[in-house]
Amino acid sequence: MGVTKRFIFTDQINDIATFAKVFAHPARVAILKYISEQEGCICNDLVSEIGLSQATISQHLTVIGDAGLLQGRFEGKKKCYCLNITRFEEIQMILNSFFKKTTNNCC
Amino acid sequence: MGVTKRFIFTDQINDIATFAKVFAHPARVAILKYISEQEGCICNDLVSEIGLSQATISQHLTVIGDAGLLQGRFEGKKKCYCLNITRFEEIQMILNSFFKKTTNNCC
DNA sequence: CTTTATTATCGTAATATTGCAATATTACGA
DNA sequence: TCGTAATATTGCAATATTACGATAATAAAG
Repeated sequence: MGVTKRFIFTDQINDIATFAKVFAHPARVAILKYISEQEGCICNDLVSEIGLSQATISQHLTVIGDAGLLQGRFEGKKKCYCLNITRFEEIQMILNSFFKKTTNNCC
Repeated sequence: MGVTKRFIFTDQINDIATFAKVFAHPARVAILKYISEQEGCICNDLVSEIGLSQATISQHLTVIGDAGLLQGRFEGKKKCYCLNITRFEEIQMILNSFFKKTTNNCC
């Protein structure tokens, strides 16, 4: 086994799980936090800042990017990564609407 | 490898990742949603409702419970699970405060 | 006491994730 | 062109997660 049976669940539920997975690793949370805190843009700084290998950081950036949360563009050799704030707020809204609908009805 | 290097990150960041991991599987999202929607309490209903084996559902319940999100008590043979709404709102606040602090500063 | 219903736990197989070294790839500067 | 810097990709090795059958534990019913 080991395969998540996504086909069992509704799109809405699967989406929430997919978005949550982006935040489910501390490196990715740290990356998002760092990107958001910097005045200018970042790139390889994340490697020295966070302390994981360049390959690993790049991999995490891909995961975050696949969720639509990043905008990256090359400026010469360096790539400037920054937050896609529209997408970020969209995801935040979806998660929050789930939170709001979830209440305590028993016990 | 395969081990998340938690010791690299701050407690705050690790906490966010840990909480997010609870929501990072559709079965757990579905369980929380279902528990919240039911008038009374549930138990083995989740198995027939969601369509995963009893062992699997029980495992997911443990994960959700370990995050402090469930209150469960036996009523005879049946165990009534329900949401620990205080804890739920606490986690919601922690996640939201991260979201709020995250903004777009470049590009 | 025996059976049945309900939930938890154990063991295991399959798959996913994490992390890194090595290796591309791409762009700039000398 | 050549070397260097920055990032991406590939190919593992180690560990984690997911799922389920089998089994244990517990309590009610008969």
